[in-house]
Amino acid sequence: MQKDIFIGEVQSGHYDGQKIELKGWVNRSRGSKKIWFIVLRDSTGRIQCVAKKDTVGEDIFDALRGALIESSLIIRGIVNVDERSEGGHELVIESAEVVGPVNPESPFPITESAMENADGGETEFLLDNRHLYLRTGRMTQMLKIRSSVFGAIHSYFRDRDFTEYQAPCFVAGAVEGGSTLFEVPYFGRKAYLTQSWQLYAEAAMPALERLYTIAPSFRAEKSRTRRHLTEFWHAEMEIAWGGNSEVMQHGENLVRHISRTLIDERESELSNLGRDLDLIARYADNPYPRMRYDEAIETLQGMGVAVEWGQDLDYSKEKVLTQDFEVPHFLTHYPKIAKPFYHRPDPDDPKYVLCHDLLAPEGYGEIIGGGERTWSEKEILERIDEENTPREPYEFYIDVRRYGGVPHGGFGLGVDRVCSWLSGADHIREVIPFPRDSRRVTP
RNA sequence: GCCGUGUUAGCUUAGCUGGUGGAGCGGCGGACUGUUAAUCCGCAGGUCGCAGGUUCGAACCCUGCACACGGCGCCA
Repeated sequence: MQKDIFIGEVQSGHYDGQKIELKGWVNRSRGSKKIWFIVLRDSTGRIQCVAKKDTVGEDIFDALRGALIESSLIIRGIVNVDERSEGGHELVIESAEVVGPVNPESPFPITESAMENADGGETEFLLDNRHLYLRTGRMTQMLKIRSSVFGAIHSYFRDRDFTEYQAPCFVAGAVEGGSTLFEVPYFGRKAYLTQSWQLYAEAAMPALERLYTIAPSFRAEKSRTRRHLTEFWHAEMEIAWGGNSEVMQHGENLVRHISRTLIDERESELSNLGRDLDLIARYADNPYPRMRYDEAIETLQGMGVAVEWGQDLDYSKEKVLTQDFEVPHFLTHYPKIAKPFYHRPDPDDPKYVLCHDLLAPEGYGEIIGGGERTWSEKEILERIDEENTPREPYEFYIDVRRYGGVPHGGFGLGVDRVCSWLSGADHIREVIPFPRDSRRVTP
């Protein structure tokens, strides 16, 4: 079996007046004893199909009447241009067969009412039925947007001669705090699921010089927010001979490239989701301002927010800070005490590290964290000891610096967060097919 | 880990100060129609999250438990 014709092409007018065969699923149906309408859907759209009892005969007519929502069908007929039909085209059925019927005793459980409710968030029911929810219009659109975001990341890096490079998922040490590691049994020892590609990327940096990945990262955070998953997709890059500002420029260019790609490839999906395309164009066309941490603290203090120098900026403060931002903003030069050991202290003022976070507007928060790495053996040992981090799991990381260390840096971008922000989703779960959080690993 | 809200039919929900649980969608049957979230009539479908308690009487009040959702911290 083979499928040659897709509904989207029919609705574009490529088959007007022709006899064709469509394969798809019943989205909705209605009618009487003499005429029956089936709205057929496939991955590219929907089209109304009309069956008249006199034309198709009793057997086919009854079979179509019994095809409940989400039954799969093969339908043959003539394409008619008809304004009464959604999309301007319809198929006048000549023959049809039900391939995968749906049992009336267990009809498709996702109803209009359940879907309406999902517009404002995700119910337990829809999460439990995720395997079926995926085929609804909203999820299908989200998945297509997601695909374009992934494609845009690959094309950005590949067009600039970055090499895609893979790191292991089983690791021995933490990148961020150890409390958020997933521990897994490993032949009588303990291993952990990786939180980031970064440390292994730094090992390959002297070989490849410009490298990137898109891979899952795992963090055992019990976060219950619209921005967190325990398994999320992480786009990371690392460059040799690059400092904080070069890395930051790549981050800005990448996010702008993703925004532009969505406008080019997913205009209708974004519109259907109610997203304002002018907003996405603004994110694509304008530069992203940089602001030093100290400036941010002063701004916040000026707004009457209780915040002290040296604190990391939590989400509530990010939100206040970004509420008037029209485009993403970089925050740079955080205090050393607020960041992990691998961030390089600023030679001009070692109280600070050469780092940056990119904060998305509209309350979506941090989408990129990156910066320059501590690259000399002496400095990395000092920083590790300063933080009372054990050296053993990082031996390879330190060793890399003993052989021709060079200035380098990189960033990690939360791909799901970017999808969530650019699609205007209410929750990060909406943009990933099977979301994982602290309470859910099924379906 | 902390704070908040909730759990009523397959789904979405109404249910006032305690007095025999209603509706819409979906399903089934029928009527009608070039319908389009079709419409109209009818039928089936509920130990009101679980366990105790108060009461003549509990979906409703009390206690405990379970689960879910939202938010905070942490971060991408």
